[in-house]
Amino acid sequence: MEIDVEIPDLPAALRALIAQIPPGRVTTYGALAAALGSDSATRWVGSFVLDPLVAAALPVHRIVRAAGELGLYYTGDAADKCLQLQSEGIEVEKDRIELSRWFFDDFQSSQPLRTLSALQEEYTKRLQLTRPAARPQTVGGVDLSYITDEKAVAGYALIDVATRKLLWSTTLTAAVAFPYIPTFLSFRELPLLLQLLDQVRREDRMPDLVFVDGNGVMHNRRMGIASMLGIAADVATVGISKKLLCGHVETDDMAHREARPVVDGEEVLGMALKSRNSSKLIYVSPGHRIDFATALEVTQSLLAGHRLPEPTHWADKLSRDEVRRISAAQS
DNA sequence: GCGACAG
DNA sequence: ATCTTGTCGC
Repeated sequence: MEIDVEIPDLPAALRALIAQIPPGRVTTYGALAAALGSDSATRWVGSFVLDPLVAAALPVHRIVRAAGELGLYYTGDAADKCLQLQSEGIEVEKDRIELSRWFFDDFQSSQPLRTLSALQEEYTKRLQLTRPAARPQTVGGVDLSYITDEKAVAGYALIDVATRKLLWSTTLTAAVAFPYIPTFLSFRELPLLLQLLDQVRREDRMPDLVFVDGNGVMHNRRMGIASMLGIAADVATVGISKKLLCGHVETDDMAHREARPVVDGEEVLGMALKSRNSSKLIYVSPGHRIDFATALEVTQSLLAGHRLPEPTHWADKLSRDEVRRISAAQS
């Protein structure tokens, strides 16, 4: 049960790009993201170059904001960044740079994120959004909690639909190499989730349906982590998210347990659900091997006083508790 | 100032 | 997701 995708080493790709910025020139966070293949990586670029270990080895002072402002620097003082730039002959006036004079964006890059978004669109052809032959009797919830930015615990909770009770659970701890970039979540969390489901399958505890923390088809390219996991592991999945990633929904005066469609133009992407009184909405979308109506109905049937349905609630708790245990044991 | 993005 | 004090509300 392997994902037939080579996940690129994105930190290495970004390092290679930063190393290309010539002395006496500057680029922007957004230009680097574009060279990686997606504008949505801009904020990750910003946080990456704030890491002192990265900054020590690369000319991160040559990266500024799109408006020409210097932006943040790893030393905590933009004046250091200013001095570095001036020592290379770049003129800085009132903490600003005339970008047109010094701008560099002639990067040599394979644009790895562009390849990944093309892959997401390609996977769309494999999606099955049809009604399952039988009502699911068991639903598994999966979720990740992070020990560090590069190490996480995956939790699995098997729930009985009829009673909403926990039948079985397990956790798995492993390294995470890919960063969080909006709309590319699956490449960060899928490897660990696939490992987790391998473990579940070996223990003969696979459910009829898996609830994934994140979106299914409610995704910019209709290929969120729940859909990706469904295809990669060949299981039925539903995406359950706590924030809206894309689309629009009318949220006025929603009643307890009411659901409304999340739409993008004429297209329905999923449902917003008021799962609990005086609580923020949750967002439900089919992942794979299920239709919109069944995804919503099963989610509603698994609500039990928490904002999230029981499988997701338990998976979240299990992985979180395990992180606390590990962190406590280390100190 | 507005828009602004799952985990 | 995670960092984190006090605070508001059921």
